[in-house]
Amino acid sequence: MLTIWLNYMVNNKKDDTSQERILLAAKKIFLQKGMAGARMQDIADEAGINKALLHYYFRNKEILFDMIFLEALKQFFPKITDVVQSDISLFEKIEIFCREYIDMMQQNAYLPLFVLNEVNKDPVRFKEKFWQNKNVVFLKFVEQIDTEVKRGKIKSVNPAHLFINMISMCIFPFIAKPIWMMTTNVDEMQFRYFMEQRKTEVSKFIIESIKK
Amino acid sequence: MLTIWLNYMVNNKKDDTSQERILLAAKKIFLQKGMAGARMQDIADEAGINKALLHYYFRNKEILFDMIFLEALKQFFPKITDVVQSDISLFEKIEIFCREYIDMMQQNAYLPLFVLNEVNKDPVRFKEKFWQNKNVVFLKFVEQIDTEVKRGKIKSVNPAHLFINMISMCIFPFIAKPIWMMTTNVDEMQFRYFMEQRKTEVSKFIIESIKK
DNA sequence: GTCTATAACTCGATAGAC
DNA sequence: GTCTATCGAGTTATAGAC
Repeated sequence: MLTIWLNYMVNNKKDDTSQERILLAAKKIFLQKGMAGARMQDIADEAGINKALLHYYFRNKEILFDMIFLEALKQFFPKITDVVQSDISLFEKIEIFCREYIDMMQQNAYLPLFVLNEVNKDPVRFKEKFWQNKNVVFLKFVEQIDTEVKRGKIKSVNPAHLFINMISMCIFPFIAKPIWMMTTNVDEMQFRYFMEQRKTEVSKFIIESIKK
Repeated sequence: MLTIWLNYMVNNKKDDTSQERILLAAKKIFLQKGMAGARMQDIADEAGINKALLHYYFRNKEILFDMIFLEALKQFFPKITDVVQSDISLFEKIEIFCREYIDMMQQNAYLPLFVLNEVNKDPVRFKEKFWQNKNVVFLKFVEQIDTEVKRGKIKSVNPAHLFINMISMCIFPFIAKPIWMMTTNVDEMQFRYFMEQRKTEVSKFIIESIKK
């Protein structure tokens, strides 16, 4: 009787079908070990099933990987079109972008390194298989900065450098997380707090540099 | 006769012994594919020899990898003690650091992603095997910033954030190189020029933000 | 859908001739 | 020192029972 009730409670949760459990497990393993380092056995173990069932749902490793990678890409290139195209000031846009982007990555600290690493390992495959118009957001933002410079609202800066400065300061600390933690002798909690601070520190730093 | 002369010219170059060719090949392959993704066959092919000879010089993959990784670490954590400890102004130190660090990475654009990725995959192994006092430079620099703040030479900034901002802006563009090139539609030459600009742009950006 | 067993294959590593 | 041939561990993927 207890078993039935437990089954009911557990199985009705959306992500407790085998399929969903596999995807969750695959995400965890792939993000940690990458395509080459992850083994199907690891994923099966993590999902609490066996390899055969894994292949039943996803014919091979590549298909499963591509699924996870595509999902990771969507998170890595967020839809910030709303923010960029709204008519709030450039400073506010920078503030919102840094805050929201760091916040998203905090949910998934491994994500940036995972994506950038896999792209690096095989840029051609990436370009052919996954790249489509990811540069739109970038162009809009750069355009925006250019306009503000011409209006004389901010100092004359090179938009491309400003843009990558912003991205760098938001993302890099996650990529360097383990080394940074060793270097500064901090634990998970303290790192989390450090990144919490950066949600405002980064935009303050940028605005201080470009304001007139 | 010609053959003898050619052999003489070629073999006398330090890096044309099999050993040196292997190390060069291993560096190229490991930096691109990482420990898990690289195969001994790839390295042998790249060096123009066969697997057996590879194992003759380096008993196993791990030994070869560690050799390359240690060399990469030395480049990634440069000895900037001289710069930091000299008695030039903080602004000049920042200028020199950014210029020299970007310059070093330009020689080896794959290096940062390689190091950070391998550390991430197995932080414990890294800490036990390779980590020794890499944090000294960091502490010196932070100390320095703190002093300048107290002297009232620069705005009151958090040294840790300032430090990682600087590192981020120097290193990240190399890590994101393939994606950045696709996004902005530039080729190798143009990327090189972009990074050339950054040798001065980054420090200017920082100083603009912290100067009083 | 889920399992056990195993085929098929990749890759690091070694044996042994030259 | 350098090569060919091959072994053996580890992994992906499939066959087939339930």
